[in-house]
Amino acid sequence: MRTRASVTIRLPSSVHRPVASTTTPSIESASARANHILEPYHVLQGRPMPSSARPVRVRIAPSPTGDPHVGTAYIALFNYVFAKKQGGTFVLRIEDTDQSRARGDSEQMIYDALHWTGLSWDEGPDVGGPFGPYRQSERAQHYKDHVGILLAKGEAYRCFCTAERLAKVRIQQQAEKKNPGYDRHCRDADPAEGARRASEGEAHVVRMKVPLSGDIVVKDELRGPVTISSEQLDDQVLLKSDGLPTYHLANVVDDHLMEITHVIRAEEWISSTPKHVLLYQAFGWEPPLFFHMPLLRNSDKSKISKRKNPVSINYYRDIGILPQAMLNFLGLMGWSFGDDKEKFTLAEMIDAFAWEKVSLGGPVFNLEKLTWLNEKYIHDLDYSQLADTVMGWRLNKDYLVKVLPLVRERIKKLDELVPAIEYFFSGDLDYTAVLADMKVPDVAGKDVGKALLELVEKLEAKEGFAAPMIEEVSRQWVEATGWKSKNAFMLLRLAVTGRKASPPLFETMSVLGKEITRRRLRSAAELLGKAG
RNA sequence: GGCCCCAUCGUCUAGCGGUUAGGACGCCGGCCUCUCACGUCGGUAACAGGGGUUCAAGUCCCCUUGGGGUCACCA
Repeated sequence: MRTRASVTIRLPSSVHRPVASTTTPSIESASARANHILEPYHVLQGRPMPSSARPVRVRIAPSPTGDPHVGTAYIALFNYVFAKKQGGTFVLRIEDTDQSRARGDSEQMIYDALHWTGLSWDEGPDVGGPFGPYRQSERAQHYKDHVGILLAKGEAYRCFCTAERLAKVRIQQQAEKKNPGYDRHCRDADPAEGARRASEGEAHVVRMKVPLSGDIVVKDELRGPVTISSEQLDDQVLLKSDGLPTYHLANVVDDHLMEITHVIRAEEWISSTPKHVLLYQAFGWEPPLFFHMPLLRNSDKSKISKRKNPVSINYYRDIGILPQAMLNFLGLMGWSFGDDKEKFTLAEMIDAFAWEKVSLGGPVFNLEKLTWLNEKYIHDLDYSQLADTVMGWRLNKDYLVKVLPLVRERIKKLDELVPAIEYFFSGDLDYTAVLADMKVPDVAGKDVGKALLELVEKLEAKEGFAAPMIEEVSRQWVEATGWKSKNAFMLLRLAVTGRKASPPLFETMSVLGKEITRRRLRSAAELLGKAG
């Protein structure tokens, strides 16, 4: 069982699923042996200690580039549950190596959103731990050192190709209908020469030297072996010209250094896993076990996306989904409890968890079923608990203090308050009464809808959701549309409040929050698009 | 398009060679009831197609079809 098999053992897939169970580490490490390259790269030299002795460590590695994603919570749940089941450790690592896409408010939102779901992590940037730092931007030296190792071993090389040259190559390849990919122009250049140019400060990247031929076999614990020809891979960039690593390098180096034993991530990563396996090979490290969960889907089965589905965890929080319901629902996606049980707690899920119960078809994220589950959880609460829950949500002083400045001048008696602020507590609005007014003179509804969507995109690109920012973006948008601002802002007012009269628009949007506002704008856009 | 993954009701799923193919959401209807909702009872609805293997296939194999993912100095 400890033999370093140099031939891939192909088992019928039916035998793989049992192997993938919440098995003992020794069996798992046996299946890890299947992760290797065939001729001529099958020589598995000097693997470190067998993983049977290694305690289970898993991680979630979100990138702080936007709003906290429901897919992050989904994958976090499975990592968490597996870790708890195994008595292992759950690590949160922030993958912020893309300085151009980084968003300042995003990291904190990830913490907040994950905490809201009820999931917690044992190690992470905010809580520390023995394998820190847990923020990749603070680990640059690790990556540089490891790239140095690869360079020295001849497993990587410096590439001085310009973006322009790369673009030209790409166009050429398209014209010849060849697979796009780096043409390996710098691959066989003299390394010493490369080192010299680099030391003179010449901009360059470091690329992985992918074997020119042979198959790479990746063992996915949920599917069995996946074979990919190395001809499908190009010489992936490992270190960008800004000195920071790409995902591929960073994730391999960090998973190794952080002693991650099981990589549980989304299916979209399957096709780049061969690169990762190659990197483990190049370093002489034992790879972790890979589990690729199916992707959450829109109702049209495409990968879940914000254009077609609310995708921010904060949206679900703001419309009053209970965190227990959210977790329970995510647990129903691609996994089943057994015994027809659909409502279960986190603790019950941990207890019942097994990889065999994962189904591989991509589950459609169905808001109706989530809502049904949520109803069940609400009904479970006694009145005191429900009161607390509702107050913890939006029926509280903090929120009221934000709403009141917008309505105080508009009420004469207290009994007018609740009717006046109803839409500050609603999710979706009913536009039937105002639909006739939701239009811009001489502009087709379809085009009005499109313009609205453009505004949503512009708002999404910004950090935070403060009124001045909204006003600035909205005014620029109005100008771009060429519409009369009177018409444009009435349109927004109707979309956001469902009423022709409301407090100042931008403040209202800000108080409502980004998620509810975005949703209403999108709903209105869709409605107008349909109306033609 | 190349490569890879996937495939049971509209949706989430159970099924791991022999089942009247089960449950749940949604939808429809009955009951409960001052209304509505809840609850409850019932109904609607699926093995993508074609070849094999087998006494026997939703279950195993192959092909087709369909869907998805991926092909960046993004993760």
